Amino acid sequence: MNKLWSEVQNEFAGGRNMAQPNGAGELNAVKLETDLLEQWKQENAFASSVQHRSNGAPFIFLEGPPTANGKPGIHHVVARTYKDLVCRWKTMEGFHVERKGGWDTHGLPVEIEVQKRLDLMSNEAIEQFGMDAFNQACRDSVWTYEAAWREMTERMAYWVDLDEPYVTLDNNYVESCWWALKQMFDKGFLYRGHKVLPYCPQTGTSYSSHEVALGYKEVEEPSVYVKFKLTDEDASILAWTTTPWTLPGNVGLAVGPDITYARCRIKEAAGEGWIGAGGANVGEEVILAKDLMKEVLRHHVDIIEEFPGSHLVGRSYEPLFTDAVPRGDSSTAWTVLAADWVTTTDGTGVVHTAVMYGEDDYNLGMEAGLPAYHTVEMNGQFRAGTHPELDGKYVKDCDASIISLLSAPNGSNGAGPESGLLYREKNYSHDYPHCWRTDHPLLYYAMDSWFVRMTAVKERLLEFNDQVEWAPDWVGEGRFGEWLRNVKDWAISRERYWGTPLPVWRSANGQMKCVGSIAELQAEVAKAVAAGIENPPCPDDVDLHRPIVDGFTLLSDEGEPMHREPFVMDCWFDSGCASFAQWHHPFDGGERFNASSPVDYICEGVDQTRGWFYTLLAVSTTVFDSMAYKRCLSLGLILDAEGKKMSKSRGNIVDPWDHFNREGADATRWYMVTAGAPWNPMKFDANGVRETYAKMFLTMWNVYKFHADYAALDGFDPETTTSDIATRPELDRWILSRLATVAKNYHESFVDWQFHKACRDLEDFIVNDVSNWYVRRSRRRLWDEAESGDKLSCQHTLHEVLMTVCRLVAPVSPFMVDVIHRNLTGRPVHEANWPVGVPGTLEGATADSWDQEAAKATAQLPPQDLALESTMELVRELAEAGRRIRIDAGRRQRLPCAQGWIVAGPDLLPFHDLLAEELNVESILVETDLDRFQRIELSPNFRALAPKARAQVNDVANAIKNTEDPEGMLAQIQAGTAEVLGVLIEESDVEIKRVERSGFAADTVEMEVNENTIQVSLVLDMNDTPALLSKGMARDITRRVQAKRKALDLEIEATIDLEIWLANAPEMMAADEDWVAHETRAAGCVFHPNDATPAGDAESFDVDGTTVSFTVK
RNA sequence: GCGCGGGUGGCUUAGUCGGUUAGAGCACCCGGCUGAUAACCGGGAGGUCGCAGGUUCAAGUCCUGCCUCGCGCACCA
Repeated sequence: MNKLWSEVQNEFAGGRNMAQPNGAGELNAVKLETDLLEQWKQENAFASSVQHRSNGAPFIFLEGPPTANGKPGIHHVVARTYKDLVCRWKTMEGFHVERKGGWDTHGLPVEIEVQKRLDLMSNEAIEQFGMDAFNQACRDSVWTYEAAWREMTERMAYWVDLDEPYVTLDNNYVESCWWALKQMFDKGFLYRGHKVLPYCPQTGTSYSSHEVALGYKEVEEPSVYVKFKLTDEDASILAWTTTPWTLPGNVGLAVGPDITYARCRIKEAAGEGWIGAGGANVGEEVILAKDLMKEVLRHHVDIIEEFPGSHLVGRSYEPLFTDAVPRGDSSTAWTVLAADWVTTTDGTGVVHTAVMYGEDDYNLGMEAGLPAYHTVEMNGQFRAGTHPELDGKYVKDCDASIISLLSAPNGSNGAGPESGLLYREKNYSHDYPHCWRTDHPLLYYAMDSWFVRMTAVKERLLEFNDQVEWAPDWVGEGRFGEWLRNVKDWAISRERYWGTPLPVWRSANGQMKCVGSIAELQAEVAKAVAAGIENPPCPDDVDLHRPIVDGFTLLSDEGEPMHREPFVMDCWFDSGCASFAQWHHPFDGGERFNASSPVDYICEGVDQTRGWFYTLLAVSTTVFDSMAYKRCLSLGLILDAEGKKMSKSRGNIVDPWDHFNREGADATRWYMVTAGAPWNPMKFDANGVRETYAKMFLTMWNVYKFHADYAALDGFDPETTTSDIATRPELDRWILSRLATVAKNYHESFVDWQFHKACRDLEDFIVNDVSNWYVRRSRRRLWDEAESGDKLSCQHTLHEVLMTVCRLVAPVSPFMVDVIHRNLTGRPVHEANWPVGVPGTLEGATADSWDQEAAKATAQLPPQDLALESTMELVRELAEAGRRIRIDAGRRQRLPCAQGWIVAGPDLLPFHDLLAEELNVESILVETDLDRFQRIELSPNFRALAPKARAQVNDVANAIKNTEDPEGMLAQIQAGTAEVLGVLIEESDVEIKRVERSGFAADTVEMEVNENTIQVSLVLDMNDTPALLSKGMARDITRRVQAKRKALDLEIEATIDLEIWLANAPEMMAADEDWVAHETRAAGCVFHPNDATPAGDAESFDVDGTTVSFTVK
């Protein structure tokens, strides 16, 4: 070697030709990454990479805004990896990919957080504290973890602009939301309604269906069968409910008019098996659906009468709680009503109806003219006057009281039958919606609310959804499509404080005005002031939040004062506006949004299907009548190593820094991408990250180090030297062909969203093909100190392979490959061109300037030679076969064989030297007389045989397989005279396999060549000669001495003095002794003959009965 | 309850049109190789392919039912 190792190390700092690689040091992945981050920061690498493509066609990415009031976890890293990798990939392809960051800052999660901190657990408490101060606290709280998010984002190398992000609380952002709402208002999509909605008394607000979907939990609760006593007859109608708290509100019973009901008389007292409260006396009569008698009744009864439900309609019954609901002017209260939605799947076939606490109940009540009266207050407590034992109590705590009231001897109304009004209680388990923030059960509750008429645009939603490229496709067709087909009007108002205020003002007589901008607000305020209505000032920068906006009183066209509807918006509405509100559209002039709509790519967790994926589409459909995004990657859930969902409450959230600080972000990202398809749930296994680091990144680094160290030693410069690929050795042409094949497949997998497959294959290529074969086989080529064409070939090849690999890896794991790429080429990898693609075929490539850009961005891959690839595969299999043969024969690896025979197969002449070395044989011979080492086996081809042999196929197959004389049978087959069990066997019915004859040290490998399977055998000569024994001994001695050198931590160049004693050894040839000296860099090397006594400090080892002792000095 | 996606050695996973020996990696054991790395190579042990039926000459693969996990929908009295 022409330079000492230490000299190379010292060269790192010195200036030199940009393209001439430096040597590589030991790998410290974490330091490599953090140093590079610093360098990126200084170079402004992200902005530069975007700017670099400013002439390219735009590829529009939209960031789904996270909330920064929670700590980021590993699942956020996953989503950000997939966002980042697509953006980086598209950038390398030549697209101009801007990435604006965003923050979601409004809404319930923020409020709850602040409420907990300030101990303001009710709306009253908040108002007492002051809405102003409360909202300020929210505004501050939003940024609690912003630094943590920023650090995580930077450390994982998610390139997104966090310096000018969109923020949903910004006035500009809110103003755009107002504008959007006004578009809906003007189109008649926005309306005020009174509906039964899932309502949380703790947070004091109702929820939209997508929020409710977040909180279903299975609960077991008491359900009750209640007797409703008819007024004109001594009989009761049985009804069932799972929500006893709604019973005081009962004002009607619904029956199916066509359902058959039965009137039954209790025949005898209930048996011992009766559990729980309630009951009935002998002789008492109850009415219920005939089909449900078995399920419901626990007494023996006589059926007295059967009739359809219509016969019951109009009958009146006694209220359960006499004073709970005032009758008002209702004539239908406490009567039986007909409803076609009543079923007999459970319950009694009679539905207890409490107008205000069920959607069907409410609609029926409105239709039938039942009194619409709340027995429950907004805080979830029974209203005063409901019942002395219930008034002022939280309804969910009253199940037991209500049950005992009903089952009391006189019933809850004090007038019931002796046995009470309760027939039976039964625990019932079902999924029930709970508040996604506080975990309390939601109450279905009739209230005023604002809605977006999504049902009016259902068809458009479905049409737009059809045009979205979903990954995986079944999310779009299935889950999301199903959601859209069942679309409900979007309840967008919240009885809350911290959010985008609903910009609608309303007068006492119901006239309404929707304000769509600050300017409009100012104009309206001015108008009101002019009419004498007092108003606070409304400057250009008026804060578009509560309570400021609540302060404005506007003027209706009729001259009445209008007050703002006291709601804020569902915070999902905010993020649904992101595609335009991020640009302050349309107040910015509209260009930015028009140029970036619809969005090319979004990516979030699958849990956003009902969330962001939906609200984006909902808003763009109602506001623009257009689709929102063209491609949507929906990511699977992240589970912990046990397969449990990661959640704060479970405490099983993985901290990304555990891995950033150990294996680095490269390995973390690569692991996440290779762990499975992006849309499948991922079990995050810390061990897997480590494995990825050890396999993928250490290997890649060592390949690079191998190249860079010698390139630096030799002053290799890829730009000033050339090496025609056509003239390079097979090994080089092989790895380059593999590179081309792998790169093309990689790209195709990317296009198909199969990132996991792409990366698994690439990793396999780097580890197996590049490191374990190409580099291993090339090591000696670079040891050669003299300049040579062969060495140059190898260096160019390594250079090309590494450069392309860097570019392929870069979008997924951007650190190490940037360091490598820079050292190899002087250029950052993130401004390099994607190595795969065809000019002009990239989507968006319409403008001329773009075509040129695309063409430039399309690098050339080396030529593919598939025949060479398959030949090399065979060579590698033969090398492995050789090792197997030796182990079977008990011949140690370092003892050479005189010769090896290759039997059959393609010409491997160019690889004979390589094989001789791998197999440790003196020479490789090609055996053309196949029968010398091989015999034939026949195996049945079921596909061909089955149609002919039918049921006998197994017998025929066995006969073929087990024939005593396969050669003879083959001859018959070929002659057309082979018949087994009456079936004529043709050549296509069998597969002819050649395997090694027994009695040889041999093995046979199989492989596919041009759709045919061929068998190639390898035979090794196991005979020993004195020359072979001597050579083998020299090899073993050398290996031991080298190990000793390594143990002594000697410099590679250092020379040693070597003494060797042999006992019971073969005679050593002088040439072999010289070889030992040369290989071990022994200046002095003494071989003591057999039986000399070794020095006292000599180490010894045994090999095949020989004892070798040696000293290294 | 309905729908979607899973269930393959201890763990992670591949498995094409159904074709007879279910393939890798990690971990484990034995051996080899190495101035090549946490590497590499060979071998071994480890599998009722969730269960039960069915179709078929042949089922991990197709059909039916069930169990189980995850997700979603509907949950309403």
